[in-house]
Amino acid sequence: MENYMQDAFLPLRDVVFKTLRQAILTGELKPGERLMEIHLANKLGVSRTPIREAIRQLELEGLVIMVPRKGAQVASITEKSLTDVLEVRLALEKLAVDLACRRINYEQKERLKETLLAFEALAETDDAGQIARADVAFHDAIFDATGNMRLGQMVNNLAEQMYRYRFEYIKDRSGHRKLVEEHRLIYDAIISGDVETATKEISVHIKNQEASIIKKIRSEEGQG
Amino acid sequence: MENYMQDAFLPLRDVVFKTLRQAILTGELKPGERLMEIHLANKLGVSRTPIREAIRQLELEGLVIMVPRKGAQVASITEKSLTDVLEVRLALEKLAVDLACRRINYEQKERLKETLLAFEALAETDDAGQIARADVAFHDAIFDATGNMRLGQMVNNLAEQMYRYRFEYIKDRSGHRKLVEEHRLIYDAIISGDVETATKEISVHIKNQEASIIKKIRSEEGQG
DNA sequence: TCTTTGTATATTGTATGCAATATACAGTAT
DNA sequence: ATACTGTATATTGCATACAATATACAAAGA
Repeated sequence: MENYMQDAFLPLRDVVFKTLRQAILTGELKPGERLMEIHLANKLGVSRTPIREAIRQLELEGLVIMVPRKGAQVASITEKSLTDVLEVRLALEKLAVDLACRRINYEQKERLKETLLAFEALAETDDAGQIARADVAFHDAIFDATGNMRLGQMVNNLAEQMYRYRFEYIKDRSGHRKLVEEHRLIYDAIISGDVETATKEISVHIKNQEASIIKKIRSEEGQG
Repeated sequence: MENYMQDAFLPLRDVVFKTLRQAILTGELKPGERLMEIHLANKLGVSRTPIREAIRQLELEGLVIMVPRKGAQVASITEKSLTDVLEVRLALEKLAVDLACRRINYEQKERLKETLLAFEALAETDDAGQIARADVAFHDAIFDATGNMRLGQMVNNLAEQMYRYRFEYIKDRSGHRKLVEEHRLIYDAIISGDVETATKEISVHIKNQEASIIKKIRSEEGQG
Protein backbone atom coordinates (compact mmCIF):
# COMPACT_ATOMS: atom_id res chain seq x y z
CA MET A 1 0.00 0.00 0.00
CA GLU A 2 2.82 2.43 0.78
CA ASN A 3 4.71 1.96 -2.47
CA TYR A 4 3.82 5.25 -4.11
CA MET A 5 7.43 5.93 -5.01
CA GLN A 6 6.90 4.64 -8.52
CA ASP A 7 4.40 7.42 -9.12
CA ALA A 8 6.39 10.02 -7.22
CA PHE A 9 6.01 12.52 -10.03
CA LEU A 10 2.24 12.49 -9.68
CA PRO A 11 0.45 14.61 -7.10
CA LEU A 12 -0.30 12.64 -3.98
CA ARG A 13 -4.02 13.09 -4.46
CA ASP A 14 -3.80 11.20 -7.74
CA VAL A 15 -1.74 8.43 -6.22
CA VAL A 16 -4.24 8.09 -3.42
CA PHE A 17 -7.10 8.19 -5.91
CA LYS A 18 -5.63 5.34 -7.93
CA THR A 19 -4.82 3.35 -4.83
CA LEU A 20 -8.31 3.65 -3.43
CA ARG A 21 -9.96 2.97 -6.77
CA GLN A 22 -7.93 -0.17 -7.18
CA ALA A 23 -8.86 -1.25 -3.68
CA ILE A 24 -12.54 -0.76 -4.45
CA LEU A 25 -12.45 -2.49 -7.82
CA THR A 26 -10.59 -5.51 -6.48
CA GLY A 27 -12.99 -5.81 -3.59
CA GLU A 28 -10.39 -5.03 -0.95
CA LEU A 29 -12.72 -2.25 0.08
CA LYS A 30 -16.20 -3.70 0.09
CA PRO A 31 -19.52 -2.02 -0.73
CA GLY A 32 -20.89 -0.17 2.25
CA GLU A 33 -17.50 0.06 3.94
CA ARG A 34 -16.76 3.48 5.36
CA LEU A 35 -13.79 5.46 4.15
CA MET A 36 -12.45 7.27 7.19
CA GLU A 37 -9.97 9.97 6.46
CA ILE A 38 -7.63 9.65 9.42
CA HIS A 39 -7.55 5.89 9.13
CA LEU A 40 -6.72 5.99 5.43
CA ALA A 41 -4.19 8.78 5.96
CA ASN A 42 -2.33 6.68 8.52
CA LYS A 43 -2.52 3.59 6.37
CA LEU A 44 -1.16 5.34 3.27
CA GLY A 45 1.30 7.52 5.14
CA VAL A 46 -0.07 10.85 3.95
CA SER A 47 -2.15 13.59 5.51
CA ARG A 48 -5.91 13.95 5.28
CA THR A 49 -5.80 16.59 2.55
CA PRO A 50 -4.90 14.35 -0.41
CA ILE A 51 -7.21 11.67 0.99
CA ARG A 52 -10.12 14.08 0.95
CA GLU A 53 -9.37 15.20 -2.58
CA ALA A 54 -9.12 11.62 -3.77
CA ILE A 55 -12.45 10.75 -2.16
CA ARG A 56 -14.10 13.67 -3.94
CA GLN A 57 -12.91 12.27 -7.26
CA LEU A 58 -14.13 8.82 -6.41
CA GLU A 59 -17.51 10.31 -5.64
CA LEU A 60 -17.69 11.97 -9.04
CA GLU A 61 -16.77 8.62 -10.62
CA GLY A 62 -19.62 6.98 -8.76
CA LEU A 63 -17.46 4.59 -6.79
CA VAL A 64 -18.23 6.10 -3.40
CA ILE A 65 -21.18 7.98 -2.03
CA MET A 66 -20.84 10.84 0.40
CA VAL A 67 -23.15 11.88 3.17
CA PRO A 68 -22.44 15.36 4.53
CA ARG A 69 -20.94 15.32 8.00
CA LYS A 70 -20.92 11.55 7.94
CA GLY A 71 -18.28 10.84 5.37
CA ALA A 72 -17.89 8.52 2.43
CA GLN A 73 -18.62 4.85 1.93
CA VAL A 74 -18.00 2.48 -0.93
CA ALA A 75 -20.97 2.57 -3.27
CA SER A 76 -22.95 -0.62 -3.31
CA ILE A 77 -24.18 -1.87 -6.63
CA THR A 78 -27.85 -2.70 -6.78
CA GLU A 79 -29.43 -4.46 -9.70
CA LYS A 80 -31.31 -1.28 -10.53
CA SER A 81 -28.22 0.93 -10.52
CA LEU A 82 -26.44 -1.63 -12.66
CA THR A 83 -29.17 -1.84 -15.28
CA ASP A 84 -29.35 1.96 -15.31
CA VAL A 85 -25.65 2.20 -16.01
CA LEU A 86 -25.77 -0.52 -18.63
CA GLU A 87 -28.70 1.10 -20.37
CA VAL A 88 -26.61 4.22 -20.86
CA ARG A 89 -23.47 2.28 -21.63
CA LEU A 90 -25.17 0.28 -24.35
CA ALA A 91 -26.31 3.45 -26.09
CA LEU A 92 -22.79 4.86 -26.00
CA GLU A 93 -21.13 1.64 -27.14
CA LYS A 94 -23.52 1.54 -30.08
CA LEU A 95 -22.64 5.13 -30.90
CA ALA A 96 -18.97 4.23 -30.68
CA VAL A 97 -19.10 1.35 -33.16
CA ASP A 98 -21.34 3.39 -35.42
CA LEU A 99 -18.82 6.23 -35.53
CA ALA A 100 -15.92 3.81 -35.77
CA CYS A 101 -17.45 2.19 -38.85
CA ARG A 102 -17.67 5.55 -40.56
CA ARG A 103 -14.39 7.12 -39.47
CA ILE A 104 -11.79 4.44 -38.90
CA ASN A 105 -8.55 4.96 -40.86
CA TYR A 106 -5.82 2.58 -41.92
CA GLU A 107 -3.60 2.85 -38.84
CA GLN A 108 -6.60 2.45 -36.58
CA LYS A 109 -7.68 -0.67 -38.45
CA GLU A 110 -4.21 -2.10 -37.95
CA ARG A 111 -4.28 -1.35 -34.27
CA LEU A 112 -7.75 -2.79 -33.88
CA LYS A 113 -6.59 -5.97 -35.55
CA GLU A 114 -3.62 -6.22 -33.20
CA THR A 115 -5.81 -5.91 -30.14
CA LEU A 116 -8.22 -8.46 -31.54
CA LEU A 117 -5.46 -11.01 -32.14
CA ALA A 118 -3.89 -10.33 -28.75
CA PHE A 119 -7.22 -10.98 -27.10
CA GLU A 120 -7.75 -14.20 -29.04
CA ALA A 121 -4.32 -15.45 -28.03
CA LEU A 122 -4.82 -14.63 -24.36
CA ALA A 123 -8.29 -16.16 -24.32
CA GLU A 124 -6.59 -19.54 -24.52
CA THR A 125 -4.84 -18.91 -21.22
CA ASP A 126 -6.12 -18.67 -17.67
CA ASP A 127 -4.69 -15.25 -16.82
CA ALA A 128 -7.89 -13.38 -16.05
CA GLY A 129 -6.03 -10.13 -15.39
CA GLN A 130 -4.32 -10.17 -18.79
CA ILE A 131 -7.53 -11.13 -20.53
CA ALA A 132 -9.34 -8.25 -18.89
CA ARG A 133 -6.65 -5.81 -20.01
CA ALA A 134 -6.75 -7.16 -23.55
CA ASP A 135 -10.51 -6.72 -23.56
CA VAL A 136 -10.12 -3.10 -22.49
CA ALA A 137 -7.46 -2.58 -25.19
CA PHE A 138 -9.82 -3.85 -27.89
CA HIS A 139 -12.59 -1.54 -26.82
CA ASP A 140 -10.16 1.38 -26.47
CA ALA A 141 -9.05 0.80 -30.05
CA ILE A 142 -12.67 1.20 -31.10
CA PHE A 143 -13.04 4.43 -29.16
CA ASP A 144 -9.83 5.70 -30.70
CA ALA A 145 -11.31 5.10 -34.13
CA THR A 146 -14.33 7.27 -33.31
CA GLY A 147 -12.10 10.33 -33.03
CA ASN A 148 -14.20 11.36 -30.03
CA MET A 149 -12.06 11.12 -26.92
CA ARG A 150 -14.80 12.21 -24.60
CA LEU A 151 -16.99 9.33 -25.69
CA GLY A 152 -14.26 6.89 -24.73
CA GLN A 153 -13.75 8.57 -21.36
CA MET A 154 -17.42 8.38 -20.54
CA VAL A 155 -17.83 4.74 -21.49
CA ASN A 156 -14.71 3.77 -19.59
CA ASN A 157 -16.06 5.53 -16.56
CA LEU A 158 -19.33 3.61 -16.82
CA ALA A 159 -17.55 0.34 -17.45
CA GLU A 160 -15.33 0.94 -14.46
CA GLN A 161 -18.29 0.84 -12.17
CA MET A 162 -18.78 -2.82 -12.93
CA TYR A 163 -15.14 -3.88 -12.97
CA ARG A 164 -15.82 -5.40 -9.60
CA TYR A 165 -17.80 -8.07 -11.41
CA ARG A 166 -15.73 -8.27 -14.55
CA PHE A 167 -13.92 -11.42 -13.55
CA GLU A 168 -17.20 -13.28 -13.36
CA TYR A 169 -17.60 -13.52 -17.10
CA ILE A 170 -13.91 -13.94 -17.71
CA LYS A 171 -13.27 -16.66 -15.20
CA ASP A 172 -15.19 -19.50 -16.77
CA ARG A 173 -13.28 -20.63 -19.82
CA SER A 174 -16.45 -21.86 -21.46
CA GLY A 175 -17.35 -18.24 -22.05
CA HIS A 176 -14.05 -17.42 -23.72
CA ARG A 177 -15.04 -18.90 -27.05
CA LYS A 178 -18.17 -16.79 -27.01
CA LEU A 179 -16.22 -13.62 -26.16
CA VAL A 180 -13.72 -14.27 -28.94
CA GLU A 181 -16.52 -14.83 -31.39
CA GLU A 182 -18.31 -11.64 -30.38
CA HIS A 183 -15.15 -9.59 -30.74
CA ARG A 184 -14.50 -11.09 -34.15
CA LEU A 185 -17.99 -10.22 -35.37
CA ILE A 186 -17.66 -6.65 -34.12
CA TYR A 187 -14.24 -6.35 -35.68
CA ASP A 188 -15.39 -7.64 -39.08
CA ALA A 189 -18.35 -5.29 -39.10
CA ILE A 190 -16.23 -2.23 -38.29
CA ILE A 191 -13.57 -3.11 -40.87
CA SER A 192 -16.21 -3.50 -43.56
CA GLY A 193 -18.12 -0.42 -42.44
CA ASP A 194 -21.28 -2.39 -41.71
CA VAL A 195 -22.95 -0.12 -39.17
CA GLU A 196 -26.03 -2.24 -38.73
CA THR A 197 -24.19 -5.46 -37.92
CA ALA A 198 -21.68 -3.66 -35.72
CA THR A 199 -24.34 -2.07 -33.52
CA LYS A 200 -26.27 -5.33 -33.36
CA GLU A 201 -23.22 -7.33 -32.29
CA ILE A 202 -22.02 -4.83 -29.72
CA SER A 203 -25.50 -5.01 -28.21
CA VAL A 204 -25.23 -8.76 -27.93
CA HIS A 205 -21.80 -8.37 -26.37
CA ILE A 206 -22.93 -5.90 -23.73
CA LYS A 207 -26.11 -7.76 -22.93
CA ASN A 208 -24.24 -10.99 -22.37
CA GLN A 209 -22.03 -9.19 -19.88
CA GLU A 210 -25.09 -7.72 -18.22
CA ALA A 211 -26.66 -11.12 -17.84
CA SER A 212 -23.64 -12.70 -16.20
CA ILE A 213 -23.08 -9.77 -13.86
CA ILE A 214 -26.71 -9.77 -12.78
CA LYS A 215 -26.52 -13.48 -12.17
CA LYS A 216 -23.54 -12.87 -9.93
CA ILE A 217 -25.27 -10.06 -8.04
CA ARG A 218 -28.34 -12.20 -7.40
CA SER A 219 -26.25 -15.08 -6.13
CA GLU A 220 -24.43 -12.69 -3.77
CA GLU A 221 -27.72 -11.35 -2.47
CA GLY A 222 -28.88 -14.89 -1.96
CA GLN A 223 -25.98 -15.81 0.28
CA GLY A 224 -25.39 -12.35 1.81
CA MET B 1 -38.69 26.14 2.12
CA GLU B 2 -36.97 22.80 2.34
CA ASN B 3 -34.38 24.11 -0.07
CA TYR B 4 -33.66 27.05 2.13
CA MET B 5 -33.02 24.77 5.06
CA GLN B 6 -30.77 22.54 3.01
CA ASP B 7 -28.80 25.45 1.65
CA ALA B 8 -28.24 26.73 5.14
CA PHE B 9 -26.49 23.48 6.03
CA LEU B 10 -24.77 23.01 2.72
CA PRO B 11 -21.01 22.55 3.11
CA LEU B 12 -19.02 25.58 2.08
CA ARG B 13 -17.35 23.63 -0.71
CA ASP B 14 -20.74 23.16 -2.35
CA VAL B 15 -21.62 26.82 -1.97
CA VAL B 16 -18.29 27.76 -3.50
CA PHE B 17 -18.76 25.18 -6.24
CA LYS B 18 -22.13 26.59 -7.21
CA THR B 19 -20.85 30.14 -7.05
CA LEU B 20 -17.86 29.45 -9.27
CA ARG B 21 -19.91 27.38 -11.70
CA GLN B 22 -22.42 30.18 -12.02
CA ALA B 23 -19.59 32.65 -12.60
CA ILE B 24 -18.18 30.47 -15.37
CA LEU B 25 -21.50 29.78 -17.05
CA THR B 26 -22.51 33.43 -17.05
CA GLY B 27 -19.16 34.45 -18.46
CA GLU B 28 -18.10 36.41 -15.39
CA LEU B 29 -15.09 34.12 -15.38
CA LYS B 30 -13.89 33.88 -18.93
CA PRO B 31 -12.21 30.96 -20.71
CA GLY B 32 -8.50 30.86 -20.01
CA GLU B 33 -8.82 32.94 -16.86
CA ARG B 34 -6.84 31.60 -13.93
CA LEU B 35 -8.56 30.53 -10.74
CA MET B 36 -6.20 31.45 -7.92
CA GLU B 37 -7.02 29.98 -4.57
CA ILE B 38 -6.01 32.80 -2.26
CA HIS B 39 -7.66 35.40 -4.42
CA LEU B 40 -10.93 33.48 -4.59
CA ALA B 41 -10.76 32.69 -0.88
CA ASN B 42 -10.48 36.38 -0.04
CA LYS B 43 -13.18 37.32 -2.48
CA LEU B 44 -15.66 34.76 -1.14
CA GLY B 45 -14.64 35.13 2.48
CA VAL B 46 -13.65 31.53 3.09
CA SER B 47 -10.38 29.66 3.41
CA ARG B 48 -8.51 27.94 0.62
CA THR B 49 -9.71 24.45 1.55
CA PRO B 50 -13.31 24.69 0.28
CA ILE B 51 -12.01 26.61 -2.74
CA ARG B 52 -9.66 23.77 -3.60
CA GLU B 53 -12.39 21.16 -3.24
CA ALA B 54 -14.77 23.16 -5.38
CA ILE B 55 -12.16 23.56 -8.09
CA ARG B 56 -11.58 19.80 -8.11
CA GLN B 57 -15.28 19.26 -8.76
CA LEU B 58 -15.32 21.82 -11.50
CA GLU B 59 -12.44 19.98 -13.09
CA LEU B 60 -14.35 16.69 -13.05
CA GLU B 61 -17.31 18.49 -14.63
CA GLY B 62 -15.06 19.72 -17.39
CA LEU B 63 -15.53 23.41 -16.64
CA VAL B 64 -11.93 24.03 -15.59
CA ILE B 65 -8.68 22.38 -16.49
CA MET B 66 -5.88 21.90 -14.03
CA VAL B 67 -2.16 22.00 -14.61
CA PRO B 68 -0.12 20.47 -11.79
CA ARG B 69 1.73 23.07 -9.75
CA LYS B 70 0.29 25.82 -11.88
CA GLY B 71 -3.32 25.76 -10.85
CA ALA B 72 -6.66 25.85 -12.58
CA GLN B 73 -8.05 27.90 -15.41
CA VAL B 74 -11.47 28.16 -16.97
CA ALA B 75 -11.77 25.61 -19.77
CA SER B 76 -12.10 27.10 -23.19
CA ILE B 77 -14.56 25.53 -25.56
CA THR B 78 -13.24 24.63 -28.97
CA GLU B 79 -15.49 23.70 -31.84
CA LYS B 80 -14.09 20.18 -31.75
CA SER B 81 -14.74 19.68 -28.04
CA LEU B 82 -18.24 21.04 -28.51
CA THR B 83 -19.11 18.72 -31.37
CA ASP B 84 -17.66 15.80 -29.40
CA VAL B 85 -19.87 16.61 -26.46
CA LEU B 86 -22.92 17.11 -28.64
CA GLU B 87 -22.34 13.84 -30.43
CA VAL B 88 -22.56 12.03 -27.12
CA ARG B 89 -25.37 14.19 -25.86
CA LEU B 90 -27.49 13.52 -28.91
CA ALA B 91 -27.19 9.77 -28.43
CA LEU B 92 -28.25 10.08 -24.80
CA GLU B 93 -31.12 12.44 -25.52
CA LYS B 94 -32.40 9.99 -28.10
CA LEU B 95 -32.14 7.19 -25.57
CA ALA B 96 -34.03 9.34 -23.09
CA VAL B 97 -37.01 10.05 -25.32
CA ASP B 98 -37.02 6.43 -26.45
CA LEU B 99 -37.24 5.19 -22.87
CA ALA B 100 -39.68 7.92 -21.95
CA CYS B 101 -42.04 6.82 -24.74
CA ARG B 102 -42.07 3.29 -23.38
CA ARG B 103 -42.16 3.95 -19.65
CA ILE B 104 -43.92 7.23 -18.93
CA ASN B 105 -46.80 6.93 -16.48
CA TYR B 106 -49.81 9.10 -15.82
CA GLU B 107 -48.28 11.45 -13.24
CA GLN B 108 -45.22 11.91 -15.39
CA LYS B 109 -47.39 12.77 -18.39
CA GLU B 110 -49.13 15.40 -16.31
CA ARG B 111 -45.86 16.88 -15.16
CA LEU B 112 -44.46 16.88 -18.67
CA LYS B 113 -47.53 18.74 -19.86
CA GLU B 114 -47.13 21.33 -17.13
CA THR B 115 -43.53 22.01 -18.04
CA LEU B 116 -44.47 22.24 -21.71
CA LEU B 117 -47.20 24.79 -21.04
CA ALA B 118 -44.96 26.76 -18.67
CA PHE B 119 -42.32 26.96 -21.37
CA GLU B 120 -44.83 28.05 -23.99
CA ALA B 121 -46.09 30.81 -21.73
CA LEU B 122 -42.62 32.08 -20.90
CA ALA B 123 -41.52 31.94 -24.53
CA GLU B 124 -43.75 34.97 -25.08
CA THR B 125 -41.70 37.00 -22.63
CA ASP B 126 -38.16 38.34 -22.76
CA ASP B 127 -36.87 36.83 -19.55
CA ALA B 128 -34.07 34.66 -20.91
CA GLY B 129 -33.19 33.31 -17.46
CA GLN B 130 -36.72 32.09 -16.83
CA ILE B 131 -36.98 30.63 -20.31
CA ALA B 132 -33.74 28.74 -19.81
CA ARG B 133 -35.00 27.31 -16.53
CA ALA B 134 -38.29 26.28 -18.11
CA ASP B 135 -36.37 24.57 -20.88
CA VAL B 136 -34.35 22.62 -18.33
CA ALA B 137 -37.55 21.71 -16.47
CA PHE B 138 -39.08 20.26 -19.63
CA HIS B 139 -36.06 18.12 -20.34
CA ASP B 140 -35.85 17.05 -16.71
CA ALA B 141 -39.44 15.89 -16.90
CA ILE B 142 -38.45 13.67 -19.80
CA PHE B 143 -35.51 12.22 -17.87
CA ASP B 144 -37.79 11.62 -14.94
CA ALA B 145 -40.06 9.58 -17.19
CA THR B 146 -37.19 7.31 -18.22
CA GLY B 147 -36.87 6.04 -14.67
CA ASN B 148 -33.10 6.19 -15.14
CA MET B 149 -31.69 8.90 -12.91
CA ARG B 150 -28.14 8.38 -14.02
CA LEU B 151 -29.06 9.10 -17.60
CA GLY B 152 -30.48 12.44 -16.56
CA GLN B 153 -27.39 13.28 -14.52
CA MET B 154 -25.08 12.53 -17.39
CA VAL B 155 -26.99 14.54 -19.94
CA ASN B 156 -27.31 17.48 -17.59
CA ASN B 157 -23.58 17.40 -17.05
CA LEU B 158 -22.97 17.46 -20.78
CA ALA B 159 -25.54 20.15 -21.35
CA GLU B 160 -23.99 22.26 -18.62
CA GLN B 161 -20.79 22.55 -20.56
CA MET B 162 -22.55 24.61 -23.18
CA TYR B 163 -24.70 26.72 -20.90
CA ARG B 164 -22.28 29.52 -21.57
CA TYR B 165 -23.78 29.71 -25.03
CA ARG B 166 -27.32 28.85 -24.14
CA PHE B 167 -28.51 32.41 -24.19
CA GLU B 168 -27.52 32.69 -27.81
CA TYR B 169 -30.40 30.64 -29.06
CA ILE B 170 -32.80 31.94 -26.45
CA LYS B 171 -32.10 35.61 -26.92
CA ASP B 172 -33.53 36.14 -30.33
CA ARG B 173 -37.28 35.95 -30.10
CA SER B 174 -37.55 34.79 -33.68
CA GLY B 175 -36.24 31.41 -32.49
CA HIS B 176 -38.81 31.11 -29.73
CA ARG B 177 -41.56 29.96 -32.04
CA LYS B 178 -39.28 27.26 -33.38
CA LEU B 179 -38.34 26.12 -29.88
CA VAL B 180 -41.96 25.96 -28.81
CA GLU B 181 -42.83 23.96 -31.89
CA GLU B 182 -39.99 21.50 -31.33
CA HIS B 183 -41.00 20.96 -27.73
CA ARG B 184 -44.57 20.39 -28.76
CA LEU B 185 -43.61 17.77 -31.34
CA ILE B 186 -41.44 15.95 -28.82
CA TYR B 187 -44.19 16.11 -26.24
CA ASP B 188 -46.84 14.75 -28.59
CA ALA B 189 -44.61 11.89 -29.66
CA ILE B 190 -43.82 10.87 -26.09
CA ILE B 191 -47.45 11.05 -25.00
CA SER B 192 -48.53 8.87 -27.90
CA GLY B 193 -45.58 6.51 -27.47
CA ASP B 194 -44.25 7.22 -30.95
CA VAL B 195 -40.59 6.33 -30.49
CA GLU B 196 -39.57 7.02 -34.05
CA THR B 197 -40.98 10.53 -34.21
CA ALA B 198 -39.72 11.35 -30.72
CA THR B 199 -36.12 10.43 -31.49
CA LYS B 200 -36.28 12.23 -34.82
CA GLU B 201 -37.62 15.42 -33.28
CA ILE B 202 -35.19 15.46 -30.38
CA SER B 203 -32.41 15.15 -32.95
CA VAL B 204 -33.70 18.19 -34.76
CA HIS B 205 -33.94 20.03 -31.47
CA ILE B 206 -30.35 19.28 -30.45
CA LYS B 207 -28.92 19.92 -33.87
CA ASN B 208 -30.56 23.32 -34.05
CA GLN B 209 -28.92 24.21 -30.76
CA GLU B 210 -25.60 22.91 -32.03
CA ALA B 211 -25.83 25.06 -35.14
CA SER B 212 -26.54 28.26 -33.26
CA ILE B 213 -23.84 27.62 -30.68
CA ILE B 214 -21.24 26.88 -33.34
CA LYS B 215 -22.24 30.02 -35.15
CA LYS B 216 -21.62 31.95 -31.96
CA ILE B 217 -18.26 30.30 -31.37
CA ARG B 218 -17.10 31.07 -34.88
CA SER B 219 -18.12 34.70 -34.58
CA GLU B 220 -16.19 34.94 -31.30
CA GLU B 221 -13.13 33.44 -32.90
CA GLY B 222 -13.48 35.93 -35.70
CA GLN B 223 -13.40 38.96 -33.46
CA GLY B 224 -11.23 37.48 -30.68
C1' DT C 1 -37.66 -2.57 30.69
C1' DC C 2 -37.83 1.23 27.72
C1' DT C 3 -37.03 5.90 26.70
C1' DT C 4 -34.62 9.99 27.24
C1' DT C 5 -30.84 12.79 27.96
C1' DG C 6 -26.24 14.05 28.84
C1' DT C 7 -21.48 13.36 28.00
C1' DA C 8 -17.40 11.50 25.95
C1' DT C 9 -15.53 10.20 21.69
C1' DA C 10 -15.07 9.93 16.78
C1' DT C 11 -15.29 12.10 12.52
C1' DT C 12 -15.81 15.47 9.21
C1' DG C 13 -15.51 20.67 7.96
C1' DT C 14 -12.64 24.60 7.78
C1' DA C 15 -8.61 27.45 8.52
C1' DT C 16 -3.86 28.14 8.47
C1' DG C 17 1.15 27.22 8.37
C1' DC C 18 5.10 25.45 5.97
C1' DA C 19 7.55 23.51 2.02
C1' DA C 20 8.17 22.94 -2.89
C1' DT C 21 7.83 24.84 -7.18
C1' DA C 22 6.80 28.08 -10.78
C1' DT C 23 6.84 32.86 -12.37
C1' DA C 24 8.48 37.59 -12.95
C1' DC C 25 11.88 40.70 -13.18
C1' DA C 26 16.10 43.02 -12.46
C1' DG C 27 20.93 42.91 -13.19
C1' DT C 28 24.86 41.36 -15.76
C1' DA C 29 27.55 39.64 -19.44
C1' DT C 30 28.02 39.21 -24.32
C1' DA D 1 19.95 45.34 -27.43
C1' DT D 2 19.55 40.49 -26.23
C1' DA D 3 20.09 36.49 -23.74
C1' DC D 4 21.01 34.55 -19.47
C1' DT D 5 20.94 34.01 -14.53
C1' DG D 6 19.91 34.69 -9.88
C1' DT D 7 16.70 36.32 -6.58
C1' DA D 8 12.31 37.80 -4.86
C1' DT D 9 7.57 36.87 -5.14
C1' DA D 10 3.49 34.26 -6.05
C1' DT D 11 1.15 30.08 -5.99
C1' DT D 12 0.15 25.47 -5.33
C1' DG D 13 0.83 20.93 -2.56
C1' DC D 14 0.68 18.97 1.72
C1' DA D 15 0.30 18.79 6.74
C1' DT D 16 -1.80 19.99 10.90
C1' DA D 17 -4.61 22.49 14.24
C1' DC D 18 -9.07 23.83 15.57
C1' DA D 19 -14.28 23.96 15.20
C1' DA D 20 -18.66 21.88 14.36
C1' DT D 21 -21.29 17.98 14.23
C1' DA D 22 -22.58 13.17 14.57
C1' DT D 23 -22.32 8.84 17.04
C1' DA D 24 -22.14 5.70 20.95
C1' DC D 25 -23.05 4.70 25.30
C1' DA D 26 -24.14 5.15 30.00
C1' DA D 27 -27.05 6.98 33.58
C1' DA D 28 -31.50 8.46 35.18
C1' DG D 29 -36.42 8.65 35.11
C1' DA D 30 -41.02 6.83 33.68
